[in-house]
Amino acid sequence: MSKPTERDIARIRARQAREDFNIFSRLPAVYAASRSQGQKFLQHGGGLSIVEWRTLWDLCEVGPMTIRDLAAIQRADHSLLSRALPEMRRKGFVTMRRDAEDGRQMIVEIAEAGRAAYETAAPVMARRRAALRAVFSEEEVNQFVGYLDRLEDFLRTPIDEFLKEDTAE
Amino acid sequence: MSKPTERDIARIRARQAREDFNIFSRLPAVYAASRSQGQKFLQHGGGLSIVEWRTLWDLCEVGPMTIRDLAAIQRADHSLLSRALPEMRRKGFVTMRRDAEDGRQMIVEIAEAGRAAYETAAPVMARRRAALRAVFSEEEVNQFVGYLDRLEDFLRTPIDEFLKEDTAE
DNA sequence: AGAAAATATATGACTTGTCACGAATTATTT
DNA sequence: AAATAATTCGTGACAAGTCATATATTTTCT
Repeated sequence: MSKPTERDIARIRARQAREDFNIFSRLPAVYAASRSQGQKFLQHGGGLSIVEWRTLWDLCEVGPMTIRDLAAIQRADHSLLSRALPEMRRKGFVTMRRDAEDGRQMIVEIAEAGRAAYETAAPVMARRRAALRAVFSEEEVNQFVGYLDRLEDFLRTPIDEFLKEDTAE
Repeated sequence: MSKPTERDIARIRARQAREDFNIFSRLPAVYAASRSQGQKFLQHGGGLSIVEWRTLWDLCEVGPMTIRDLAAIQRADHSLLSRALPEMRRKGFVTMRRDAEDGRQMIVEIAEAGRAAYETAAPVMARRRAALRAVFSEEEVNQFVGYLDRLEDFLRTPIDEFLKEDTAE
């Protein structure tokens, strides 16, 4: 009975219900849903990709910056930007120039087509944030973000610390 | 001044701080960190991939089931499993057979090598969950999951509902 | 000044996830 | 019984991430 050969629907349901409380297993689904919804909104706002949107938004809000800066703001790996930017330049969304003072850095700046694309997408994305605010109060967002902070902190702890201890389960 | 040509570090910092409270922008990073940590744990537990681990775990806990069932438990698209399973069969982790009663379905069952791989990985992964419990109390996990539920609900709402309303920002 | 270390970017290889569509099978309707 | 609809799975095409490593440049140390 601990190893039935037939599909057991009750057990499947039970497993599903239990996994609802497994944070590790919830995260991918929530993130995927967020990405998917974001892409749909962007589709209605001119067809930018998520990376493009985030980058144009950052550049419009704060002005020119390096690839590293963009990655830091977006909490993403720099390679993601490094790969996306040449195509954005080709589209006329941004300009890129090597920093005169520090030859390692690349300074990215918004260009005309980029500002236009941003202005098309921005109102739609503002709607999205407004819709979220209708669901979560400011206080709740703060609490939620507090949990995310703590979780991220946990997730970035080197794993040796957990594996060394002698207490399991 | 609203469009400086030089990199403005104070503004970059400010933007970063503001984005800390943007749930949409936090999610990818938190998820990426979780995936990355999970992969590292699995590396110490025999080298399974995340999809492999989830699948073996589910199959060991509930017995044989269809691809659809696995996708539902994992809250993932069926295509992800559909693609991963043939390789798992090749490794001797699972067996697959077409359901005799419903010829559309594929019944997946744990196999010997799969159980062995599971048993190697399981203690390490149990450590991980234990470590998380040291950081979040049961009550907190429930609250956190509550937020995730509400967020996921929001994220799966058809976007027309948000775009039709006349109130922006 | 020269050597060593650190930092910024680019790039290859990989994983996890989506969506859309076609083919096969089963269920429902007329 | 035939036609229509729904479901399951497979697969192609893509997006968004990661990590590791190489290269160029700057910084720091001796």
